Amino acid sequence: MDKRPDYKIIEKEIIDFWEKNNKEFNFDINKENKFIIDTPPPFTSGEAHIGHALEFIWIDFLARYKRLKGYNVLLPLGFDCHGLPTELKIINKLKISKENKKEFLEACTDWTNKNIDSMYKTFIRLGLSFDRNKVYKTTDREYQAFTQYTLIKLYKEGLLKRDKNPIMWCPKCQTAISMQEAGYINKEGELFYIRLPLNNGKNILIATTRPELINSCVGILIAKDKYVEIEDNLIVSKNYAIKNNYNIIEEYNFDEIEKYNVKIPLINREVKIYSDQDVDYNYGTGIVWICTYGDPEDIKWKNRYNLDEIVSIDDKGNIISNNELNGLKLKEAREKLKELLKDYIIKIEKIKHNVLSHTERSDCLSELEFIPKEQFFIKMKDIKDKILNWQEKINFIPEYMRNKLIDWINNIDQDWNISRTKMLWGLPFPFYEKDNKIYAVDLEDLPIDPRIDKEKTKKYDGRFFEDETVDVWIESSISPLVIILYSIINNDFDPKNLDNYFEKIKEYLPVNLRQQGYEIIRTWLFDTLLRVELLTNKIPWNNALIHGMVLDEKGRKMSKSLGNVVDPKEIMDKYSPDALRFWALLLSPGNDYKFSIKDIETGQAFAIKLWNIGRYLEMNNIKENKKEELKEEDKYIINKFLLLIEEADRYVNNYRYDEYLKTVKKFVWEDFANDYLEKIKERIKNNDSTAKWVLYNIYKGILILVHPVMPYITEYIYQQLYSKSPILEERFEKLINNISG
RNA sequence: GGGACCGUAGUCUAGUGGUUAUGACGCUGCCCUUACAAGGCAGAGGUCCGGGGUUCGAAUCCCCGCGGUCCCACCA
Repeated sequence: MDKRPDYKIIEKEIIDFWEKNNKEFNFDINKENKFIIDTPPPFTSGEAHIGHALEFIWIDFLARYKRLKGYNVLLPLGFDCHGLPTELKIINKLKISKENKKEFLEACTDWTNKNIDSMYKTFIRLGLSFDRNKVYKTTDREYQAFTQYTLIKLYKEGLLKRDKNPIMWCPKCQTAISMQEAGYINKEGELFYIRLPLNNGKNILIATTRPELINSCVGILIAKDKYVEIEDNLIVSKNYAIKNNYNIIEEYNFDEIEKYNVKIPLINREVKIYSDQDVDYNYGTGIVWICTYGDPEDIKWKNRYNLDEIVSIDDKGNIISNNELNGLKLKEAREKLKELLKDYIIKIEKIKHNVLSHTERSDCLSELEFIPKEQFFIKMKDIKDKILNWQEKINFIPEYMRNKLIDWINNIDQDWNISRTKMLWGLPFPFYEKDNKIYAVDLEDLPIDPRIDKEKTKKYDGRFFEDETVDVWIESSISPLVIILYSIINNDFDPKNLDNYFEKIKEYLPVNLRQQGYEIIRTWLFDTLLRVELLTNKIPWNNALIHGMVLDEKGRKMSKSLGNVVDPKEIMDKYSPDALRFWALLLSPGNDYKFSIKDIETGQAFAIKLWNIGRYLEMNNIKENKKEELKEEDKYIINKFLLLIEEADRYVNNYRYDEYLKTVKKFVWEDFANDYLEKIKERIKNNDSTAKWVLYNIYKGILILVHPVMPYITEYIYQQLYSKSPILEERFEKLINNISG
């Protein structure tokens, strides 16, 4: 051993070693003592970023530790391949258009595989001990077939349906999205007060932020309350008149107004007035118009009063109408209306309001529209109570993260729209339509891509849904099932056996652990719980371990635009994978985590400390030796070490890897190196075999304890001093027996 | 509007009812002692955000503030 560890050499040698000696990484589903971890499949962007590094180092720590405890661990690595970002790269960077579907999909596949290669290399460098034989891609033949199989299963059980509904539509991405992907953004807006003539010569005053939807106006709603006439024959809520100091000319009860019709200017349509308990009397003028569709309320009211459906927004978010607004963008239409309706607009108020947007994709954030379309849905709206019961069976770490899920479940108000239109780089539906009915394809034809597999589709003589692919969360949200599938099939997959595979998978549920970030509780965690329960009537996992986000040193989110992104590869180049792991494992569950170069440096120093103790053993040629009479100092350190192992185990069981690491480090550095080792130097010089025995065995134990944190240096030193077999073949049980025996 | 989390030494951070409040970095002094100066030894540094309450005892539990982060919510 040289004076300093050379990580360039160690990393390379140990990676080679693990590629040849990874028996301990492999999971055997037929063996007992299973510990199965459901890991997040990273999206194949090409970058394994610091967040991936953090979460996988965490998972790997646990996997290695559990193996040393004698568990048969499944640590899978998967890749989530489909999605819009890849399409955009292909279109914008490679300049390949979507016209030729086959060519486009091939380009997507190439791009994705290239990205996986580079990400895979980073994951290897991090020292991850995933099962090399069970790496999955959501685009694998087996994965696609299984995903389609689960959809067919849901369809046959009546849990998946095709419906025409107003759906959330992202005009920018030109696709439908699910409520899991939508959220509200607070924005500046304009509230238009528009005068609408009644057929009695008076006018009612409505307030709206969406005047451009005028062509879709199909009704007027008022609250069941008092309304008054103010100047210029305007009728508003009494509340509004008082608040704005208008002179009240006459007062009406709501039912006196309800009997009139309203003439919508510009389009000359007469619509009716309805009084409704859900109208907010205190907002605006207490009068609202219904346009199909400006927001979810409109959908409710349209259905309640059986109103017409007049769509005036196309897929690109442009206006459809038979007047001069036709073809305009929404904003242009809004501006133009200021001119066209100038005799009707009483005032325009600047307001801050929440706008429904495509929040799941931070590079989109486009405002959403409601457009009626025929799509596939998974039913979830009516089973909220069930879902709430399901989540109770899962243990959350930390417990308060459960609130995010409960909060979300309570808010479900629509079924899960799983169709994505205009998305080519996705999994197609295994269904076809014939005589207005939906049928599933035969299992033996899975996976099926009706856009390409014309041979397969021929026999069905029906219309496939070639313009739709499934929501990407549909693919990733069966990961707990798929990781077991891959363990069962052993590279020998036959779609005809899907029913058998499925029945077998169920036996292994729930798996031990899901680990993921809190930002995808409402998507990945929720979706997985829903899918797996609907399919199997079992919860997917017993434990959900939730971690926070990685922030920069100042506590800001990392983003390309801020230029504060830390690349794990650079850290590993400059320091070591072990040092990066040291930093990652100082995080406590649930909390956001600042990147800290100081902690990386401390980690590196600790690795060097371990190394130098190893050198001391090597220089003094410390071998197994014979234990004779233990001295006080020997007994003390042995006892302390045995207690440390117990304490460390408690920390792991509570997912407190930070405490584990701090406690172990303190023992190594202070108790063992600074105290014990200094004390026994004389004895070592005098060839005291008991001291050598203690030194030899405790240091070996230290290497084992530190190994889940710093696998490289511990594996390397272990080979130099102890054995050429992988250190993961060691067991805590054996170690304890040896030292205390 | 509702909710969650957080506020501990110069900085970051653990602790969630019980002796001198954890650890890291930084800081001060001494030491190049053949495993290690990316080290060793010794040390300084805290009104645990503020106020009130519960308790024999509060950083920890409760209430009220102040400050921060995040999530959710249909108000046109």
